[in-house]
Amino acid sequence: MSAPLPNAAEPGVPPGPEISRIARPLRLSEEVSGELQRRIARGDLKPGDRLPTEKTLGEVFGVSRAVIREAVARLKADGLIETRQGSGAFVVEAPKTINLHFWKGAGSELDELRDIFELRAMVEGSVAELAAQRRTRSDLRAMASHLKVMDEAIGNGVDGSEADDNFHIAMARATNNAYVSRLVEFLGRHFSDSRRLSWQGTPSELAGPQKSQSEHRALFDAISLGDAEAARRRALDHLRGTAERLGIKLALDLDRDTPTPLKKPSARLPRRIR
Amino acid sequence: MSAPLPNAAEPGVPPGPEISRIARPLRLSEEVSGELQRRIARGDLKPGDRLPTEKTLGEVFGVSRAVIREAVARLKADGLIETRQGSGAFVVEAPKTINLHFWKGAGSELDELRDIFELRAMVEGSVAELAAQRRTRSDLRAMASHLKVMDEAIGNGVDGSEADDNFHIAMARATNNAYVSRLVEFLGRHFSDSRRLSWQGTPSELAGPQKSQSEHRALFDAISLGDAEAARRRALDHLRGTAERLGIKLALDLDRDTPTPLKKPSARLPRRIR
DNA sequence: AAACCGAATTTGTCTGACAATAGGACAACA
DNA sequence: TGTTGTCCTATTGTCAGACAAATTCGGTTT
Repeated sequence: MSAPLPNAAEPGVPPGPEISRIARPLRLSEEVSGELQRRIARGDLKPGDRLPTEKTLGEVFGVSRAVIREAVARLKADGLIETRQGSGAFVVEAPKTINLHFWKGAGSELDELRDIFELRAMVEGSVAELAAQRRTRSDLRAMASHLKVMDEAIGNGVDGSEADDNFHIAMARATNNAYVSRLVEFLGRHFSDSRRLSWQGTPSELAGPQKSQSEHRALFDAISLGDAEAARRRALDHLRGTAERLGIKLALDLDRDTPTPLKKPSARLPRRIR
Repeated sequence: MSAPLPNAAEPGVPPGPEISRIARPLRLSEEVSGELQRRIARGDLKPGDRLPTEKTLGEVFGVSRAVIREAVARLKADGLIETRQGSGAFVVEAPKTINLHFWKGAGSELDELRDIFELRAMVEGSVAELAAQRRTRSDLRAMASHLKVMDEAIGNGVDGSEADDNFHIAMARATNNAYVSRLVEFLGRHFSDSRRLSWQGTPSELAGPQKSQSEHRALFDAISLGDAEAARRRALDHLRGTAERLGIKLALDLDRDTPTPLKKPSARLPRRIR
């Protein structure tokens, strides 16, 4: 341990309180916004309720109004409250924003990754389907260029994970749905590490990326042709391959769309409640 | 149109300046944060870059430092930048949060609703599938109770839209995936208005909710039995019905999973690029 | 009862100042 | 030479006080 402390500028760090990695004291505004958020979550402040005035809050917390305003700004950005000049600040009835934090949760990082991959698996097929229906020429151009970068990366044995990510984002953009696009962007970012891993190794070891790339190309062709159904199938193929390469076991049935109709595995035991 | 504005509680709405839906002048800090966000999105400010100092920004935009600080607080909350005391504010390399804002965008409210419904359609089937696999007894209890509330609402001809929403949220929770759960919660909230509409009318006119309710029950049964495939089908049935009742035309092919295998509509014209 | 007026309240913005931190320049020292 | 300690400056964090703009509410007038 003991990498150079990012904090240790002054020599007088007295009896070093066993530096816990990065234990900077929270900003005042962060403490305040955290406290308010907790009170809202706990139901202490219910939707529609008015918050105390900034002046009052300042006195209660023992900080200046500037700190309160910054905390309130944070909660506003999170969509938890809204303010009306001359009237006050109110807990919003139904938040108009969603804020997904990565690794802010309690679970392990691996669990988070699994959850995120699961969410991605949910949308990826439909994204491809919509992309096939709505892609513009410039969308196709973008996807093709990322594809090309990946080709070159494979040839040179360098990292093409970024282009990989970009390819999927470009596909999402082709859906012409801003929410989908933003979501996929977010999801993709958190695979960059895993992706980078699979892109490492000598060119001869790049079997993974090569397989992945052929899946990409099939997917691109389907989208390019505007064949929505094929695009969905190709996307699910790719997803299945990716999960395999990453060693993630998916609960979702990605084979549903392949020609295996009427599977109907009879009645499952209804006892499988964990 | 012209339902009573949710805002019109006060009688003294003066000579109503032809209220343009919601054209309040943006707060200064909102304009500033919007401009900065645009510059980041446009790549004018790249990840890792340092923003101009608050003082400079204040001079450039012609506002006080307080406004700048509020704008920066907003971007911090959105995860786009981070600040270091004594050093400056920096565009973050890979945001660990996503922030989906409803109706903060440019498009019309109807377009936004369509986009959101589309996203919901993407996940709903998979959500049901996962829920069927992972539901606990308490999950089932919750879903059943919301179902019951809706039954009573139909019987009494009152609004059951909230229970409707809660049912879907409870199902999402059963996936045991926090991201999915949060996302569905967000998506569901923005149908409350549309839902409320379909719940209005005399009991005899509640054909919509009644049909919806029977779909709910089928969905619940499948999840309760743990039949993932059936749950998915039921969810898609319900989704199709909802889209119909709402008058939304979906581009996604929700019929894919019903027993109509090998549809393969031959080659589509690849010219359908808008 | 309805419409108008005005004071009080509350958030939005401005100004100026100081504290805390970061980073570089520079001299002192081994 | 290379390292260390110190100072200075730039920048964000916090404080305090003031005014502007919007809302709310009571009272007054019509």
